[in-house]
Parts: sequence; C-alpha cells; structure tokens
Amino acid sequence: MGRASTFTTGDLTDTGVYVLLSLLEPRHGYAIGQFVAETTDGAVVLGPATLYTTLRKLTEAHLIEEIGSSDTRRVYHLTRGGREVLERNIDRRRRLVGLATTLMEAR
Amino acid sequence: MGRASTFTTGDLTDTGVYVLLSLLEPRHGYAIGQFVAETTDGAVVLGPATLYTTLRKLTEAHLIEEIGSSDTRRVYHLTRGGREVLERNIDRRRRLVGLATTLMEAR
DNA sequence: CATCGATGTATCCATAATGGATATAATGCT
DNA sequence: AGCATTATATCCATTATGGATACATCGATG
Repeated sequence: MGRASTFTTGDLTDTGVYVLLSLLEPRHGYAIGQFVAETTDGAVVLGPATLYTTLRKLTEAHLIEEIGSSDTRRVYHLTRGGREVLERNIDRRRRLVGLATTLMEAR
Repeated sequence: MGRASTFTTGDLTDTGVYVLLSLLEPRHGYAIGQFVAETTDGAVVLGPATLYTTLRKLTEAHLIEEIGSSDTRRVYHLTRGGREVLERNIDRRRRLVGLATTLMEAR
C-alpha cells in the first residue's frame, strides 16, 4: 500500500499551511514565495521545487484552484475545502503552541 | 553538498517539536509516543521509525541527552540547547498562528 | 503456569517532502 | 544591448516518515 500524502489526509506540513495561508487572497506562485518570505521575515523560504510541487499537489487535492491565469502567471485561490483544511491545521498548531506555553512556563 | 538536516539547522519539523516538548520532563521513547498521542487527542501519532529515528538524530545534534537509562528503557531529557531550539520553534509557530488568525478573520 | 496483550526498542523498506541547481522565457531598468 | 528580476517548471539527491516486522519483557487472566 502506498503511504497517504499529507495533501490527501489534510494533515499538512508547514509548507502546505504557509501556501494555503497565502492564498486567502488570489496570488500567483512567485508572489506566494515572496509573501511567505516577507511575512516570516525571511525565516521561511520556499525553494522552487517545494513551491511548485506543493501548488500542483494542493490543486490535485482540490484545496486550491487556478483562477484567471495569464500567459506568464498562474493565479491560485483557496477552495472552500482548502479553507476548512487550513482552519483545521491552524487549530492543531494553536493547540501545540498553547500546550508548549503551558509546559514551558511551568519549568 | 549534502542538504542540511532540520536537526542541525534547528528548524525542526512538527515531529521534532512534539518530541522536544515531551522531553521538558524526562521520558523514555515509548512514553513520548503516548504523551504526544494523548496531549493531541490522537491527532498526532508518531510511528516507531519516526520516533526512534528522531530520538537518535536529536541526540546526535545534542538537543536531547540520554539520562539514567535501565536495561529496558532509555530515558531522555532536553539539553539547554534543546530548550533554546524548542523556544525558537514555538515562537515561529506562534507567529504563524497569529498571522493566520489575523488573515482569516479579515475574510 | 501458559498465553495473550501491552510495553519497549529498533531496523528495513518504500514513499513523501524538500532544497539546490538548472532551464527557459518575459519584463524592466540603465 | 546587457543584466537583474520576475515567473514557471523539472531533475536529482537527500531527508523525513509510516507501516511492517522483529525481538524481549512484563502483567493480567484463565
């Protein structure tokens, strides 16, 4: 049996989360990379292989869709399903941060 | 050139973060798996390969160390460096959650 | 006391995720 | 004209990870 991808299970890697987050507003691939780098102060930089592979897989999983692309740019946007998956993934990370905060201030 | 591992860069995967978090108090491998499963309500389950490979690599990177192990159990604990890396990783996720919260309530 | 499930560590193997290099093309600036 | 930047995409190698498997020990239950 092939192992399930994080894109089909909806239990995304940080990369997937950053990309979905970028696509709350329509953006093309390159702009997503810039947005992530800027909003993380350069802490998170997505390489081209990661970025474009992620876009392909998110599209295949119907979490994002291509809208109004031009010759030189492919513009994507979150689908309803993508929004739900994003919310779930943020929730899990919120709980992680909450747990960590509790445990770390305890000692 | 070999690509840098997340353990040497200190930019950990969720798996690494969950394991470090578990080791704020001394625990052995199996107990770490249980702790993560319990505190995430079963949302995060680390397979044995992931768990023991992660423990080996965190040890090699001096982020955790083995303390007072018995015949049947190997007990680990965070090092000072591990604590710092954990804090950095939680900070990044806290910013991610904050950013997501802002962006998602906007639309 | 034998058996079975849970505990506990570890590795093998295959697949998924990812970074860096590379390729190609258009656009903008000087 | 020339060069950096924008923009998409793939190749290749490496890292990360899950499932299966292999052992050994321990505790409960019949």
